[in-house]
Amino acid sequence: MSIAVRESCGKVLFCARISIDEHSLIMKITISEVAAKAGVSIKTVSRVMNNEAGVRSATKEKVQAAMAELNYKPSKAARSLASTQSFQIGFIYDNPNAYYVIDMQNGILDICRQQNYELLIHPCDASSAGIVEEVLTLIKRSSLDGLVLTPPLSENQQLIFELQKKNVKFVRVISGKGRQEEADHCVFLNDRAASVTITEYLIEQGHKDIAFICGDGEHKSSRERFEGYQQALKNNDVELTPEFIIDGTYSFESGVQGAKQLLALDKKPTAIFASNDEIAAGALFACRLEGVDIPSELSIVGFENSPFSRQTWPKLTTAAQPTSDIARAATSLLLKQIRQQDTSEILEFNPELLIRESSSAIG
Amino acid sequence: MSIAVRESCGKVLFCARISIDEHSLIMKITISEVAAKAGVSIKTVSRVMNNEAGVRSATKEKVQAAMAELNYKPSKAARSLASTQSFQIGFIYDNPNAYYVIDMQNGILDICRQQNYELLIHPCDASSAGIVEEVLTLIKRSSLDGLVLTPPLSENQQLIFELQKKNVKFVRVISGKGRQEEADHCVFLNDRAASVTITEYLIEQGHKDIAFICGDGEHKSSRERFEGYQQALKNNDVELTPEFIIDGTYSFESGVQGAKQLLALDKKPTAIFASNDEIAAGALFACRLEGVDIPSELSIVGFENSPFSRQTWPKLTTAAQPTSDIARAATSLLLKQIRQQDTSEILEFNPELLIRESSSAIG
DNA sequence: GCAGACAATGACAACGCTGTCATTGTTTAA
DNA sequence: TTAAACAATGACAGCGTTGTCATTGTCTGC
Repeated sequence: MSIAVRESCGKVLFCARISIDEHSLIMKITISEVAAKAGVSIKTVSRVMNNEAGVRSATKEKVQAAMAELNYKPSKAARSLASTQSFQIGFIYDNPNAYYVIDMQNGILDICRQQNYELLIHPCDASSAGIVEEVLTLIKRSSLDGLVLTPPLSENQQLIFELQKKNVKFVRVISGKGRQEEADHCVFLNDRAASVTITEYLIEQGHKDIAFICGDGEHKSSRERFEGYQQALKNNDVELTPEFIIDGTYSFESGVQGAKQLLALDKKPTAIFASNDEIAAGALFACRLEGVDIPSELSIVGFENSPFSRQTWPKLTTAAQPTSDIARAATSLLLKQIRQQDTSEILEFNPELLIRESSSAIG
Repeated sequence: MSIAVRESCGKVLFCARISIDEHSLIMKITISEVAAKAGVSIKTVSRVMNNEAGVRSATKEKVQAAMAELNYKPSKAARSLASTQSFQIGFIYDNPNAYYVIDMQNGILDICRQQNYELLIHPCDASSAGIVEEVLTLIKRSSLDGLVLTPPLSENQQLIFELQKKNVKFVRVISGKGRQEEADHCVFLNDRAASVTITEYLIEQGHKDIAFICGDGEHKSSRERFEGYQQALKNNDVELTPEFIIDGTYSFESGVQGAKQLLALDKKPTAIFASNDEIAAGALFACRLEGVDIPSELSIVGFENSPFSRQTWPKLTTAAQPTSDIARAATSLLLKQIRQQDTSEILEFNPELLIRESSSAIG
């Protein structure tokens, strides 16, 4: 997280440091001053600003030079009053993981700043009955130009349906493999592939008795991760033991319970693959209570690379999602869509395996 | 954290559920329609909206009724274009603790929504050389009406000086005891008092050899917490042992190092007071490495009540700050100031002691 | 060289509100 | 009862852009 913030700051600072002459720092420059300087009408400046067609390139350059020289910044208020756009997008989320939210937010802010958009933050309760209405009202009230949606909101079919019906622009960050027909609206997280990688890593370390603690069943990521696990076992001819599959939620408590259940089995697993780091931390906790040494007696791996995965003992082996990059990609995609630009490229992100101390070769 | 989010959501939902007739949900209501309905001029509606003096109360009520009936929401763009305000405040922060940031943000958003203001989020690097210029540029660029500042930014004297010079409204969240002359601009966190409470709790448990691991020296909170510790020792005639005071930063790593240093002493402490939960978690980690049992051999207490303080083993005794409430109070204060309302009340918050499993009576 | 077609540019109203100042209504004091 | 003083309200321009449509400039093909 800390790194992401600094990164984002770096950019801002950089902007702030570009030499700005005193005049433009104090005065508010309007479009007509730019027009005067460039020797054109304000409408032409407006055209250049909005990248409209039908401006001679020589004129365009003159205007851009004038803009740069005066350090002109268009007034958002005037723009949105005069046009149908608000130059504001929304980030609606329901996620208890503050680090995830902050990383997303920083990534989104990055792109918004670059492209002179504003961000409206709206935490909500995705499981509430009125959630669809809530979001629609929000869009109207604040006249948002678009929406960034993360799980579980991005998986709410009714919401997606209503948004499309009302012709609201949005991007969804979702678990799954890229599909061409969704390319305009989605950024894909290939949790499944990462899950295969993690499981195969454990198999390579000699583990055959690998348990799996599931996350929330409603979350698609949870299903994807489970399927990746299954697939890896199959690919490597390792038999799946039904008792090793534990239901759960994405919580510490769930990890504690799941691990206890597994440790009570006659035939115990030699490794536990937890659907996220919180579960893994819970499992670690349970093992400590029961006096099971990690990783010599049992390997535990997580998923997500939460900051606290480095603060457990031992440090968790896990998979890292490039959250800020995902946010940046999603936001860029959304803004392209708002501007009606072409967006047929499929954006897919693969989490990366981070091997730390909670896992080892089977002894 | 989770609770705070839900709380905030609860409110939003409540708003969204107020029955809204179809018409006003689809159409954009303007001030002139309200004026027509109330039988007054648009200027009078504007006066009511802005709570200006000189409107007969009967008229005011008529207008308010019309507003409510039409579910009128003023256009922010038009308002800020016509007036000198932007109806937007900024939250500028540099804090690696995502949970703290999210809690603050949620509290600020709460009040902003209530009072129809917008929030601009700006993460930054407080230690950068150009930070003051960066903030000033930001204010101008986005024409912000005010600023919410948290440590360490709220402690940057040069920044405060420049803001006052340029007559920018702001509130600071700072560690310390309420002082009347700063009442207009500050919300105080009485870290010192909380620190006294924690230390006295340890003393009551029979501890006399209490070590202290400091946080970042530049942070006022760190000094306040240390002073509270010293004061409690003094109040209770417990002698301060210089070797028990360890320099540090607000980090896990710092806790690991600090605890190692303490455990290497000939005369070891029986309790460690860590300046925050991260340090405490690090200390816990180090003790485990060295085979020291917590709390039977050594008590460890933290500060801040981070979510992971409940996920360590054993769970950390700590002090909880009501972060969202602080944010709400700060934002309300800021908005009052922006509206030139009277604000002479001193706002002071006392963290609360949470006794969990990492501390016990001396055995 | 010139009508016709099209590309580039500009004039001007409009967006929804607030600030200023003029107008109307109401009270006060003699 | 009436002028003066003041409270309440309204008319209208203007905030900095964009949309519409008119105008000007430039290039075809004959």
